[in-house]
Amino acid sequence: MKKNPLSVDFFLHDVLEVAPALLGKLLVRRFNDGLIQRYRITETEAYRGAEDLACHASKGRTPRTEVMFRQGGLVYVYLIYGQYWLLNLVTGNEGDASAVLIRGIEGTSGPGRVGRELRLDRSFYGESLINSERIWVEDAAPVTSIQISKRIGINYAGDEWGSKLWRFYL
DNA sequence: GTAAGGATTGGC
DNA sequence: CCAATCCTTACT
Repeated sequence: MKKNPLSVDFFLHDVLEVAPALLGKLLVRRFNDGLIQRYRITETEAYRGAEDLACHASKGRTPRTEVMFRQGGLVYVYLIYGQYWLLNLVTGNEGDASAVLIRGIEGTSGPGRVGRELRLDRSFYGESLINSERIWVEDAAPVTSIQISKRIGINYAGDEWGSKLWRFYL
């Protein structure tokens, strides 16, 4: 059962606030067999709107990016390199086109492996973290210190956006 | 319809 | 360092 699920309000702030605030929170997954697993979030990255050239939403409102333009609290998943489902949590208000990439959870390292551990697939696209019975986020004790760095793997975005310190980790 | 490239990973 | 692997996007 859900213990202290985050309400939609948590996600309706600027992605630069939400991304570090997610560190230490519990990503919860209820699998088909009923087993519930909780994973402590250890690494996140912020992707902030249509003007952020590293953000997929900078390509416009396409079938792939559509969910990022909606109100926060939804899941944005996409397949990368034809192999890995990456998990993002949509933030902000309608039109903000921002999302947090979950790059790491306790026990695994790397965003591709997060998706594998959670057994994500395209059916999670657009799922509400508020209503879902198979994926949500629960509150947890605040973390004491947060590390910051440049975002990973976005060299194509150029210096202005590639140099933003929008990666947060424990 | 065709082609290029990617918010990665794992193996050499 | 580099291949795997296939969807999304930008073109013709």
